[in-house]
Amino acid sequence: MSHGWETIRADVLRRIQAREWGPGATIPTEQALAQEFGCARATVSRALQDLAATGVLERRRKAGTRVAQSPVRRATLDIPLIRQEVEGRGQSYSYRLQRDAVETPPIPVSLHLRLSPEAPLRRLICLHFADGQPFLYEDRWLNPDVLGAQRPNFSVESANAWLVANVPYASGDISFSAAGAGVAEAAAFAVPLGTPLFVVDRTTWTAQAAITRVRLAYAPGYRMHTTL
Amino acid sequence: MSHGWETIRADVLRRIQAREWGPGATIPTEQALAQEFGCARATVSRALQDLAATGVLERRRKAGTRVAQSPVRRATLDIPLIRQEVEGRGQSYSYRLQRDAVETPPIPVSLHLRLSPEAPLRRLICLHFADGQPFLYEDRWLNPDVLGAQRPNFSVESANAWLVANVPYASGDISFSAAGAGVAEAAAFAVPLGTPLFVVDRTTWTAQAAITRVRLAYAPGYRMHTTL
DNA sequence: GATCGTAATATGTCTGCACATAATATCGCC
DNA sequence: GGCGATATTATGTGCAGACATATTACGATC
Repeated sequence: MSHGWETIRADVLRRIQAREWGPGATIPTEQALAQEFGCARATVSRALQDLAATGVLERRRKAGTRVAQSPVRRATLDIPLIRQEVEGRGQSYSYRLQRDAVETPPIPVSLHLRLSPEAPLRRLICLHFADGQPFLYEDRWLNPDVLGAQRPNFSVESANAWLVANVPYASGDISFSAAGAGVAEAAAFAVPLGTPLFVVDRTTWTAQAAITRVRLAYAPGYRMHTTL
Repeated sequence: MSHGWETIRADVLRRIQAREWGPGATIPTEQALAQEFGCARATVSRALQDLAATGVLERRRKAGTRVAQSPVRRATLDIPLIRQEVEGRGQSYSYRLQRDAVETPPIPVSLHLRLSPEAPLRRLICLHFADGQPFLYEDRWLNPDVLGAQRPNFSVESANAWLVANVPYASGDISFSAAGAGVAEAAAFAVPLGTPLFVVDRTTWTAQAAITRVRLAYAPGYRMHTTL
């Protein structure tokens, strides 16, 4: 009966699923549950906090704990390094830098990075391969300030790998979408123009400044997968 | 200095990002950190567990706590009901059932649901609208067993809404990909065949049996977004 | 030298208590 | 009745101590 907060979590979840406590209903206080389960309040609290973290419960001081009205499911995605993703499938990884220049980015890029529109950025375009087949087309804008005095060789080490190893970051955003292959991507993957590609756009900042904005176009057929 | 486990979490994270503790390094024990921060071990434990949950640290009994070798970023995304997603953007939601039949599913669907290939399933195809514009094309296979004696009217209430309200589920998986619009989707969205669409495939089970497999094709230009 | 059993150890969890904090409920006042 | 100060209350966080559990490290034995 009382071995572990996970037991309590399971039992609470069971009651919710059994509609014993319907959506929006306020469940008993930690005190009451602790008494019922014959354990300390902290143990109940642990269980309820876990359920709140997964979106099943909503908790507010004084108001109590309620079953979430709208069962918003929360999925967690792991975003590994490309190298790891490829090698994790048992394929060999390789990488080729296709372009490395300093350019003035398009306005939307400057805006999203919150930088002056005239500020030139380092632009890196590269291809990642899995077993020699093109796997990912990467188009990156990099704030040259973050490089500092260092001069990493991006023809050997991918910018992403260098960044995660050298630039701690504070925040970022990601978006996922579908887009048709552009000229460069179509050429890289050897597919017709407009072929649907899975695209990830990622932007990261330190506490002070923008670091990078990158667009990752995956080879046709790529699927990102996770469990609930 | 010592107000809250979040302070400790922040400080530990800072040291990791400052390479004070490099990737793979073992950090001091909870005891030691508790002494350093002048707090109880439980408080340090709370902070470290949180960092472990986000993938920054790896913890093993006796072995201690180490900085994760591979900075796998973990993003959590909320998967709301379609209605909420649409209304959350300040648009009006509507819904139309396009097809409701009992059919024998293609082999891959049966396999993935772990059902017999001959077992007929309920097939529901419907469209979700935002401000009258087609927003999402839904193609669903539903295990008729989960309906039980109930006869929900899927022309009024979407299958998804009915399911979350009536069928507690235990597990599931989701995948995201890009695909070209098929005939039906192209017609629904009034776009050319092959237009890139963002596609979500979701499968859910109870502890006992498969519930449903659904393919959601979003209108062109859709982006799924989250922060890191 | 290899192997197995045992001791040491870091984290995992629980208890019981205390105080902090936020939000609600209530009461007194006008 | 309306309104604002105050009391109440449920969760949030913290502390000190205890035992459980999983691993590692070590040492004895063959």
